[in-house]
Amino acid sequence: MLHEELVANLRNMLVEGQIPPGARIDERELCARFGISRTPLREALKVLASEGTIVLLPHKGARAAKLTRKDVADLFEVVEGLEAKAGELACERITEAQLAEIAAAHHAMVEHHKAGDLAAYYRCNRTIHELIVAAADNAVLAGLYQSVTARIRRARFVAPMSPEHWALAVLEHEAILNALVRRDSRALAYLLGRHLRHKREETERAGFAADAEQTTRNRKARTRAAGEG
Amino acid sequence: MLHEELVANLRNMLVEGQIPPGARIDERELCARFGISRTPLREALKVLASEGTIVLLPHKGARAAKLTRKDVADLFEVVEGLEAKAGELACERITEAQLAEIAAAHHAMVEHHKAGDLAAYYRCNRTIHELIVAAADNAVLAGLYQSVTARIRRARFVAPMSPEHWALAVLEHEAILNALVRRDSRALAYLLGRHLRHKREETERAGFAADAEQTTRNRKARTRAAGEG
DNA sequence: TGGTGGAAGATTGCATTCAACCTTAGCGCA
DNA sequence: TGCGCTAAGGTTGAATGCAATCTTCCACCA
Repeated sequence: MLHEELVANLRNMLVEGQIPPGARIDERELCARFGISRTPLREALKVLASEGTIVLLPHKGARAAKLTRKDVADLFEVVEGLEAKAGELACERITEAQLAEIAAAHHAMVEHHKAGDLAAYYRCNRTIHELIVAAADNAVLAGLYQSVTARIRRARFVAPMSPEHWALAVLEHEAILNALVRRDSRALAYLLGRHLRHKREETERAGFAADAEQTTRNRKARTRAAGEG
Repeated sequence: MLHEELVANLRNMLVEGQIPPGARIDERELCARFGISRTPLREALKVLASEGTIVLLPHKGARAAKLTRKDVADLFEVVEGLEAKAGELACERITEAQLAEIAAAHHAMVEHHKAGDLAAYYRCNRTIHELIVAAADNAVLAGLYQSVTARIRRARFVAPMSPEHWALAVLEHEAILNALVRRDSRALAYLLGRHLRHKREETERAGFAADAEQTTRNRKARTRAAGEG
């Protein structure tokens, strides 16, 4: 009970950037913050390490994983594969109620685009993708999707977008919804893939992922300067 | 150092069936077997639980996950998605050396088929699939593939095959190798998917996965009768 | 005789403790 | 003055101990 919650909390801190990529993870401090001892904390760290969210250097402690460009590229490719399969299965299994829910989220998202509210747009956007995965009715797929997307959530849902790309993304979502309504799994898989590749190009341009060396240097500088997160 | 090894050992025991599905996991016994204390063992169990290999009931201990038909279906679908993406990427990135390696494994596999050596056939078969994934040059994909396929390894590589299906599987592999040589990613993804669906039908027929209730009853009976694994 | 309540035993989850290793500051020497 | 070595401090990894919970068995009662 406490355990899943602890893992979820830590993962959240990492995803939200409260613990920046590459930063050292102080067991003592986290124990104090959560009011627990090192044993359950370390169990949680092991789980996060197995997910790739953090890295464990033997006898040297844990660090928040810093994603290289290659890591980000790999993750995006995996998400592509998972979304393609999810879309395919969703076309076979989606219910009218689920479809209505997705359509509602889509229209809300379009409104947020019109209003220029990027944060709200991203929220709806993420909801749509997650609803499609949920419609696939595959627990394993959903679990992996959560785990993998968490690692690039900041890249996907925090990076700014140019007006042109934002508009394009909305159009793509229009087509995605359309394919889903038609239960056209081939088209849906293709559209989801293209949509994600565009997103990836966008984040590449935004320079979200940095080289390993660079990140390390930045981290050291930041740690000395700020002292805390 | 000890840790990854411990997780790998436990996972192996679970995959190999030394700890049968649904069986209770005795921490004490495992501690004695590995010559370690409960702390590192429990860390390893938490990791395996996060992978879905075992399930942790709070205050009731760990059990080896028992796969329902739905679980197996879900896992096969995910593997399909991962292999499709792996095949696609492999077509873009595979080197001549890697291709030669796969071709060699393929021809060895064909020989094992001719000789009727199912175990050796399965070894080559698995190698080929793993080499394709490796050729995709995507660490995240490879890691997930390992993790997911481990959970259905027994279903995939232990179940018997009828001569007809065995021959069909070989033909499918012939086509897969061909598509890879041609770098035809579309065809490769399709062929890999069909190949896996056939394999899944085979395991379904073999009745590899059981219903949850049934498995529980079997386990209890077995536990009382045998006393040990 | 069947069912319920409770107590003893066993097991889990967590805290604490101990040993091994890494880091780093200070000293000596070239 | 700069480099290397050593020792002290701190941190990690693992073992042990303790409280809380679950299971099981037996006595008691309807």
